[in-house]
Amino acid sequence: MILEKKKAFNLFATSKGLRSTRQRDVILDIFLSTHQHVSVEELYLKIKASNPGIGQATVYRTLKLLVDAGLASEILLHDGQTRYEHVMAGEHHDHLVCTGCNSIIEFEDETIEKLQNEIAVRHGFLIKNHKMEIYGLCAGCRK
Amino acid sequence: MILEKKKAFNLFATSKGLRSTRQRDVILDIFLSTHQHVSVEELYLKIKASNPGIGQATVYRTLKLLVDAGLASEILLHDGQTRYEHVMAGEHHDHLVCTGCNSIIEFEDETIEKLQNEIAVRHGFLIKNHKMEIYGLCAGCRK
DNA sequence: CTTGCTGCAAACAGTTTGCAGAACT
DNA sequence: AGTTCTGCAAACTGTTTGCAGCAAG
Repeated sequence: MILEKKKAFNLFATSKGLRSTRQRDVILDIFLSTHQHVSVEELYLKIKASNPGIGQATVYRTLKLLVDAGLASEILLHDGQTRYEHVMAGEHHDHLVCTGCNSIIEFEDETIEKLQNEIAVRHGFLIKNHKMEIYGLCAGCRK
Repeated sequence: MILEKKKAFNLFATSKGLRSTRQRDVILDIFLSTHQHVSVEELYLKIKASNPGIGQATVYRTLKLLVDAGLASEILLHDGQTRYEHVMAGEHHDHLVCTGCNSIIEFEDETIEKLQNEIAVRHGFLIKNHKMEIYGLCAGCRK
């Protein structure tokens, strides 16, 4: 599955006339190895640990490429940092965000997806994607 | 209804020992007179037009107060600016965001709310609030 | 009078950009 | 060789903060 994504990226790169560079390989690799919802900062530190020479700018630039390639997408939580999550083909995961410990629980609910589609149809709207975040306290933080 | 909100803010202010100032009145007034989803910039310009002396910092600070008072809430779209929307008591409105023309359609769906609660319960999660945004093309932009 | 609030400008944090050199094709 | 990509640092943008003066209680 990681391999598939690398292939997907190479296809995308070739189709766009982009070059394949060591940096992009490394960044994609490490991005794919992270948990969901990495911030650029987190990712950059992780990358620097094993590959010192790589600059933040390249990380930013490459993440945008990954978004264009459909392998990542931005999520904006309320902590002032842009985070990137993995895009699984055809899968929507939504988030329970704990404001106590900042942990993120993912969930999926088919019925909600269906309702979203109905709403979209009712408004003549063509859905591309969606974000749903529920804020509150997780079991651990409710005490 | 605007009056109710002003009262609500005064109550909040008193209960917190905050002072009532001309600036806060003006900012609340103008915020209440705007459409949903104002960015700070937009609001600030509108305020400056009728009340030159007021500084951005005060607008920022006051908006945070409005959030604390439960009269406004932040929304993060993908345009790099924090926007504030009106909070109607007990009402959750979610958004269909058109990536073509940037218009925002609001909707409410009780069944989705219910499902969210079920999901929260299933994870031992205590909901404080939630945000749902569906991105895509509105009827006009689909052509 | 006391304390909180304001405006200003400077400080900040995250992100973007210009450019000279390095590296892919 | 010709271009694209990279790293660096400087530039930007949106937001926050320190502080001296102002104003509400």
